[in-house]
Amino acid sequence: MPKIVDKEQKKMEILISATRVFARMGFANTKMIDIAEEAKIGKGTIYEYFKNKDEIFEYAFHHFMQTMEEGLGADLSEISDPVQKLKTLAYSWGRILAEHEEDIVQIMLDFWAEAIRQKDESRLKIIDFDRIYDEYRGLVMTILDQGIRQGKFKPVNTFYIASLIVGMIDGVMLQYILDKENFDPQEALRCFAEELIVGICK
Amino acid sequence: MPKIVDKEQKKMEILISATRVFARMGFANTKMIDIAEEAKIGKGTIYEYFKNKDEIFEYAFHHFMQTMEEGLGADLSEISDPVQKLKTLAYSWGRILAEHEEDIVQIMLDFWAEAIRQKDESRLKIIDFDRIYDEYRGLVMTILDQGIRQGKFKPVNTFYIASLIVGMIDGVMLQYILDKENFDPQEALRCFAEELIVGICK
Amino acid sequence: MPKIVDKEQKKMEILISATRVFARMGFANTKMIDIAEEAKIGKGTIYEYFKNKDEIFEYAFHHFMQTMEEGLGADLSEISDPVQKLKTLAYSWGRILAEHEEDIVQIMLDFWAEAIRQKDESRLKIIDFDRIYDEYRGLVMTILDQGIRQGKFKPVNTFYIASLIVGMIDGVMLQYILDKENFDPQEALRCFAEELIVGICK
Amino acid sequence: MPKIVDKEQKKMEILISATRVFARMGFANTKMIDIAEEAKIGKGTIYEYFKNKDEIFEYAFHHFMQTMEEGLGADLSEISDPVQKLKTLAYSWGRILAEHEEDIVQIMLDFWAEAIRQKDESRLKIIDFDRIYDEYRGLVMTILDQGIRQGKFKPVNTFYIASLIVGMIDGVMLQYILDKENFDPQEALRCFAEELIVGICK
DNA sequence: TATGAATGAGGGTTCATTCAT
DNA sequence: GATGAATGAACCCTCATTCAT
Repeated sequence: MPKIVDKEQKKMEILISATRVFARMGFANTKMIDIAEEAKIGKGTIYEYFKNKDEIFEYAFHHFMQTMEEGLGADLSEISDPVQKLKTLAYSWGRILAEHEEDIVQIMLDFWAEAIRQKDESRLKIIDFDRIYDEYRGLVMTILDQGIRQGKFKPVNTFYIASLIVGMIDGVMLQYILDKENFDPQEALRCFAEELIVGICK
Repeated sequence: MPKIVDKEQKKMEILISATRVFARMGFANTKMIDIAEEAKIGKGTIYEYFKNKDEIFEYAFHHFMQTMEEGLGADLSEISDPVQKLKTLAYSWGRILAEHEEDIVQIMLDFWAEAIRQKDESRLKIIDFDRIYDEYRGLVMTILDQGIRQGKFKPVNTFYIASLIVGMIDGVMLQYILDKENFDPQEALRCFAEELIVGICK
Repeated sequence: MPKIVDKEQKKMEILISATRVFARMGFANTKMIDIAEEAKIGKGTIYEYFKNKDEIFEYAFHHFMQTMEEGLGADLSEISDPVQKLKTLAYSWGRILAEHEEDIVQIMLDFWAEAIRQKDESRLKIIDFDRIYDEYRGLVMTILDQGIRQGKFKPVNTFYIASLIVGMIDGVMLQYILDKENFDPQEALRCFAEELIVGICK
Repeated sequence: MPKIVDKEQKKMEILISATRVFARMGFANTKMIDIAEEAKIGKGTIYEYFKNKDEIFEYAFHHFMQTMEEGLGADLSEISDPVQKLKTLAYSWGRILAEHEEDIVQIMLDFWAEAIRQKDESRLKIIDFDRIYDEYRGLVMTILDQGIRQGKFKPVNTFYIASLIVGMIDGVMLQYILDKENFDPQEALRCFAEELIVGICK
């Protein structure tokens, strides 16, 4: 009988290792041998679990997205007040950022960069950011629309206010990634929830 | 010394060509031959003007930053009212985004991605985003502080509100890059200027 | 000793499977996993019966040759008339070609190709075509010499006429392999027996 | 100004070197570095002239075929008598075999082997032996038909007699390749021309 | 005995860089 | 100065073989 291995678990282990290396070096600069060494396996073993380097990237992206969405969904599902929901969105995102190993967060940029590259190429669209952004903006828009109907928000252009909010969250992530020492994303997002939503003008 | 002028001009031509290609393919996927073809010169000629591929990237980055800063600085220098200044910041950024060939805008992500990569490596820090973000946040903070002193803004945490505003601008850029058809960055930034600054809550 | 019989039988099963795959893909393109799957066993199991891939090839060749020789020998042993013997040689070969699963026939080319490769290398001569051709030509020469002595053939150069006949049979195989739809090797060899041979008879 | 090189000539030089190595080691066993060393160039230089290894093989094949056809065509074009034409075909082939560096001849088997492999695969059919055999058989058939009409040949089945003749030539090549020391292909083909042909003549 | 997970040497290919012209 | 032919280090991926179970 051959060695019995939980292939799914090992695949996930490799994925985690790969994600760490992608985060450290960037996808394009990551060599298969780096991933292998990080996962403490042989170079060839990776190919027992993934078709090629691109597939690892694909899986890494989907795994990352799923983690984010699960985290957000759980936090938001139990709240009904739109204002509170908007605040919670910000707090949750901050919490996820803080909790998750920094590695996973850093990889986000490579996803962005890769998504852009794929826009003009004929390559399979692994990363469909059009859809993802639509989804996220839609989530925020729903909250805003609901709040407007309930008379809790002003009758703003919800699409673009939503895009500003989503953009702000991304922008905060960027600054956190690039300047970890001096930047606390949770505090930034708290400021958004407590100060910006109500307006900074007197 | 007309020779030197010519040299500088040709160097700039190559830089522009390279930037276009970086924007189209991403830095890692750009080959020297691509740049040479875009610039309609021989492959070897590039090395008469740049030490290597990395140096082209470095120059491209600095050129990009300079262009942005010049554009912003000119717009802001003549305004004294803090509220107006903040609005102008948003409008200016939107205008720059709209004016500059999309190519130059797309390259931003590669700068971000590269900046991250350089954080953990011993490579020379070509792209010092710590400083850049500090500068931009500082710019916004100054406006906010001034506004607070003049009683026009609430006494918010200016560092983090500034980071939120800077982040929002970056985030809007991202969405524009990734979904050009359905997303108008100028309209988004107008919403920021007219609706978010005063607060969306009634 | 039933154990040994079982081992031998399984080895033969693997050999047959391997031969089928060699025929389908060519030796160089055949992977051990292909053989394992064809034989419906595990990849590692092959190594319980064969030292390595080369050894499988070696056995496949010898098994193939033995099959051919046995088929020919049986057909020829009972005939005494040289003319009839020559005709039978052709008919038998045609029959063997037709009977044996095409797979086994196709592999012949790989044997040839491999034999050539081994000529200049220091590798062990698994496939000694010098000897094999000598044997086959010898077989035909014996028939021709006998026929000449009996006055049934013209006094031709038996060595080269034999080589022509052996070559013709090989050449017919080639055409059959490469163009199965439009080429009937049995008909071709019948033509040899009935039409071409009469030319060398007095 | 860059180094001026006759690209066509250099491509041919590489082709010749590659052909020599293919002949020595077989296509599958030939490494790009082997070709490079044989041609006394760097490994990467090969890719300036050929897309990949397969393309070298393709060119090698076509070059070989062209050489053969040119040689044959020139010899046959001036002869009108069918019997003489058939004899000349044999003599010419023998001469070409003898003249051409053995390397080029040896590669033939790899072409055959590769042609077979390509039959069942979806790979582009570089080597269309169906057509090639049809052409060669057609050439011989034309001669035979003409001879029959002129009353110089018996009314044989020209398709299969042609295939026997073509096969014989191939078979002679094989024996020559595999047993150069003891086998003279020109003598064998002379025997065909002087002794075997008379059998099909009235 | 049978297995298939693991391995790493090896090969095809790419591409930044050099340098002779 | 300008060029592009030449180069080889480097990288992705394959697959024969091993070995723990």
